[in-house]
Amino acid sequence: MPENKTGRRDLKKQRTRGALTVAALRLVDERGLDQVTVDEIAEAAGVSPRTFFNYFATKCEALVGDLFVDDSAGRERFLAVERSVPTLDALLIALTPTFDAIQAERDFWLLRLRVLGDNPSLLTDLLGRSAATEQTLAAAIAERLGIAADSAYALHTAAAVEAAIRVALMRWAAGDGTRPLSAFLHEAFTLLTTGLAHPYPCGSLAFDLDFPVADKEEA
Amino acid sequence: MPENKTGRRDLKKQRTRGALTVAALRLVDERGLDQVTVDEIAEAAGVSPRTFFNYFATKCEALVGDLFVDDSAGRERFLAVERSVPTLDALLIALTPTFDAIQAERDFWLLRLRVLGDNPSLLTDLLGRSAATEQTLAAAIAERLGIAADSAYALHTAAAVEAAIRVALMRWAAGDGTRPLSAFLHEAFTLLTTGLAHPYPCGSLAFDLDFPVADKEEA
DNA sequence: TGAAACTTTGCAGAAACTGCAAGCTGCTGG
DNA sequence: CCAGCAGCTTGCAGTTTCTGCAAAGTTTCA
Repeated sequence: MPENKTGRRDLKKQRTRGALTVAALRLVDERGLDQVTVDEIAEAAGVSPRTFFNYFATKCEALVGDLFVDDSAGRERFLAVERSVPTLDALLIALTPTFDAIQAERDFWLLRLRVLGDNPSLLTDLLGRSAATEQTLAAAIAERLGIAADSAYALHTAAAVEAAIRVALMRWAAGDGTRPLSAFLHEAFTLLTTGLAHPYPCGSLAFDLDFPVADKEEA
Repeated sequence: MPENKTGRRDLKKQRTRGALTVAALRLVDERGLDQVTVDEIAEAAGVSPRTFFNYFATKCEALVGDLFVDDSAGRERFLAVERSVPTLDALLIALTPTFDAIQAERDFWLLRLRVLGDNPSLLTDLLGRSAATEQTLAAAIAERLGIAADSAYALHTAAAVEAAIRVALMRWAAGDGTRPLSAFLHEAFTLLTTGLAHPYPCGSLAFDLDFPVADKEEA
C-alpha cells in the first residue's frame, strides 16, 4: 500500500502479486486448499513456480493476504484523533476508511473470506497474521495514551479489538450482503465499550442507556 | 485429558505423546524452530519419524498442544453454573480448575509459552487452535443463554474471552513468576466486564491496588 | 548506448507430510 | 494358557512445500 512507485517495474510487480493472489483464491475456491499446488497457482498466474516464492513465503500467505498488517495510514489517523476521544471510539473512527475500502471491494473480500471459511486450516494463518497486527495495535494504543506498550490495558484492548474486527468480518461475509460491514463493526465496538457482562440477546435495549460517554464525540 | 483408559496400551500412548511434546519443546527451546527437524524430535523421544506423524499432523502441533481444546469438563462446569450468574463470571468460575492445572504445571507451561514467544510463527498455530476453541465456546455460551450460536453476543464474547485468556497467559509467562496466573486472568475478565472504554493508564486505581486475588472461591 | 540494479527462472536439495503394507504388542475369549 | 484379533509402530516410496544459488532477462538511469 505505501508503494507509490509508479515505475513500470513496480507496477509489474503489483500486477504479478495480484495475479497470484487471485489465481490462488479462485483455484482454492473451486477445488479446496489441498487440491491445489503452488505449481498450478503459478501456472495460472503465468509465472514460474519459483517466482511464487519470491512473493509469498507460503501457499497460505497468498490466500490470506495482508489484511490489516501495515495499515500505517490507519495508525496515523488513530494517533491524530483528539485525545479526549476514548480509545475504542478513536479506533473505530480511524479505521473507518480502511473498512470502507474493504466494503468497496466487496466481491473480492467475500471470495477471500469464503475461502477462509471453507478451509478452516487457513484460519490458522489469518489469526497468525492478526498476531502481528496486535503487536502494532497495542503499541499504537499505548503511545496514544502515554502508557507502556506491555500494559494490561494496551495488550487486552488490542487483542479484543482484533478479535472483534475478525468476528465482524466473518459475520459480514456470512450474511446476505444487505447489511454493510460498518453495521457489524459498530455492533462489535459497542459490545466492547459497554462491557460483555450483560447480554441483551433479545436485541432490546440498554446499550446506550447509562453509559456516561462523557463526550458527544465525533471527529 | 478425558482418557481414563488405564490399560497398558493407552498408558503407553500417553507416554509417547508426552515424550514427543517434551522433546520437541526442549529442542526448539535450545535451537529455534527451524533448526530442529521432525526426525530429531522423534529420535529424542525414542520413536521412529513416521510415528511422530501418527500423533501430530504437523511439527508445530506437538509444540502448541491442545491448550484448551476439548476442555469438556470445563464446558460442563460452565453449563452447571447457576443461570443468574453473568456469562463472564460463570466462565471465570468454570475455567478456574483448568487454570489451576496450568498453574500446577508451571514449569512445563512456562517452557511452552516461552517457546511460543520466541518463535512468532508458532503464534499462528496457537491462534489457529484458538479458533477451534472459539467455536465450542460460542456454542456453550449460546446454549447457556438460550440464544443462537451465531448471535453477535455469543460470537463476540467467545472471541473476546479467548483473546483475553491468551493475553493473560502470555503476560503470566513474561512475568517473574511471583504473580499467579489467576491474578492475570481476573484482571483480564474485569477489563472485559467493565468495558474497555475507560483506561486507567496512570495505574491509579482499582486494578492493581488490592487485587488480592480473590480466588478464595471454589467452583 | 551501456552499465547498474532488479526480477525471473531453472536446478538441486532439504524437509514436511501421506499412503501402504508388513511387523510387533497388548488384549480377549475359549 | 494360548490362539487370534485389534491397534500401534515402522520402513519405504512418493508428493509437495520451501530455500539457496547462479544464470539469464528486463528495467532504469546516466
